[in-house]
Amino acid sequence: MRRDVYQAIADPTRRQIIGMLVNTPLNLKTVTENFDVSRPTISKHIKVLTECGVVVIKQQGRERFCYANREKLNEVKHWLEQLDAMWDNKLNALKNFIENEE
Amino acid sequence: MRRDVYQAIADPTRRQIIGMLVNTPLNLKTVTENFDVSRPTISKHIKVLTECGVVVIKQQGRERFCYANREKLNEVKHWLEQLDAMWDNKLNALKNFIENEE
DNA sequence: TAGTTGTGTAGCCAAATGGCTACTTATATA
DNA sequence: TATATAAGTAGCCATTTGGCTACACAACTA
Repeated sequence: MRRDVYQAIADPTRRQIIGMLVNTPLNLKTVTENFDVSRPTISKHIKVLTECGVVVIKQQGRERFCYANREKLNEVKHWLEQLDAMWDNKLNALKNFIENEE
Repeated sequence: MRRDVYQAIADPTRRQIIGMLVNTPLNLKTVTENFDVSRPTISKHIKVLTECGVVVIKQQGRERFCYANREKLNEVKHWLEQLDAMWDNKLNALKNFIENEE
């Protein structure tokens, strides 16, 4: 199955998890307490997030603390920036064309 | 079913379609020619993209031209920017804390 | 008018997704 | 040491997804 950042952030629960982890690292228990779904389900979501590197886990005793990984989300940011650049290029070309017409 | 920008860009084919349409509007036929999948499948992808507003369609005779909608993608951008802001706040708080310790 | 072309849609399929319960295991704690 | 807690995992389920073929139809074109 596909395991990339885009697919990871496609699910609203996972986006919320990421948002929580940006503020502070949390163990699975605490993450689960913030949602209405079962712990195994959150566990699965975390797995998706770790498998694509958006979340990193640090074991501490029996607890596993989840950290959000800023770098991985930049992949999405870069894609959006590339699109923006293409858009701007197109607009500039149009602008130049119009200016040369004058 | 969920129909939002995040879900729309989760599929690599759809991301490619968006990339193509940023350069120039295309009809379904032409979009299809750039991929190895059948036309109905591309048709479905376009449907997903239009249903969440990432792509807009203009009928011209029997052809339907697809335009990428920059605005809709900004939703993703804004989410990423919010995360970045949270991250930066956290780092600044840490920096201030350390400086006050000196 | 007849054929060609661009597109929608129905109906099918296999695989992925998101959810659950039940069970296991390892680590803390009383 | 016995109990409580944090977490993984197996196995099940319904729904969604991404793909296909086959058919229908409106709009160009010869």
